[in-house]
Amino acid sequence: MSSDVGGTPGFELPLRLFLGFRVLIDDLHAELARQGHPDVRPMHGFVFQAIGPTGTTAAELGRTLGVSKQAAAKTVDGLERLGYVRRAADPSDARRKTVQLTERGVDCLVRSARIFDELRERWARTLGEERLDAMEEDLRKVTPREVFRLDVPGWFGGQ
Amino acid sequence: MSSDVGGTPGFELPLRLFLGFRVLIDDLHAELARQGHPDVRPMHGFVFQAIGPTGTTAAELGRTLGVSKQAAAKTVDGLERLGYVRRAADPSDARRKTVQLTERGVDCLVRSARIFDELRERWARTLGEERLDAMEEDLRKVTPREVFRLDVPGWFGGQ
DNA sequence: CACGATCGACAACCAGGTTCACCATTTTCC
DNA sequence: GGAAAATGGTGAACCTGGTTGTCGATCGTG
Repeated sequence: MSSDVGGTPGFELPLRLFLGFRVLIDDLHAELARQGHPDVRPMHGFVFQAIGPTGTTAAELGRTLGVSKQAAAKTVDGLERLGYVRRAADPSDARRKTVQLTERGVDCLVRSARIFDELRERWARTLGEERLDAMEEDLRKVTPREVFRLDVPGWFGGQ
Repeated sequence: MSSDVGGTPGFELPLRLFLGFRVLIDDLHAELARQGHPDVRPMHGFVFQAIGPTGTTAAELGRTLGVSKQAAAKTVDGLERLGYVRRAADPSDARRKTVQLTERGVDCLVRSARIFDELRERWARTLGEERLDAMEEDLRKVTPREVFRLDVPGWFGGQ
């Protein structure tokens, strides 16, 4: 029953997409843990990416990620505790506190990039470069161009 | 910045896999809501699939899904409240309570299958049947054969 | 200058996970 | 046959990552 997808051809596709994503993410975090970042969580990568080199604020981060500013603030709290992120007062606007990657945050980000590249390389050896390129190209055709700011914020299971 | 994936080629792949999965799931649930199942959550489909037509127990369900039996029991509680699932005493083993899909649960499952098929059809029209088949075949090559019982239970963010 | 919008924070809540503990049964094994 | 081990269900306490609502402080603009 485990690998029985019920004779429903359409069920295979989302499952494989999910598993593909999951395999990459699991491998990434196994390797990140080995390289000194054992406590980053799967979505932290998205957060790092969304913060970017210039920094941002919790409210802006929430909009970018498609969650409430409170949820974004909580995530930043956790990342701050782990030392990946730093909050600083914005001199030009006393309401804002800019969130910036620390050195450790940047280190994690560049390691992630390198590991992802290696994982893609591994897939390319298995599938062939052309097939992998074709997969990516096709996925681009059926997924939104804008990566963040999707219009279904509570996707992850939120109410 | 939104669609900037940082010049990291490897980052594009997991992102697109995730977005592809997400697009399918979002479309599925939008359509399910339209068809009288507005309150099923993304992972309920996996649960229905794991329960199967013959039914199981909470503990077995937990093993299949890769979560603790308590977590599985909680999910069953919710599904029972929503009327998708029913618990019955097992006459052959006084410890076990078998979990079975109700009529409503079966209805949701068959509708999901039909909708998934339609969504796949839509992708096939966009990409071409061969390209879509190739994508699925390639994904099968890089993902585990066994769909459930993966060895990273707490994937979704659990501790 | 006053009003409306925005930022950050706090509180209460929910969903879905975890672990630990316990009781009732069934199975295993001496 | 009976003691010990394994298994199934349940409850409690806790964590994470979301939600909504409220609030004071600050900024921008009419």
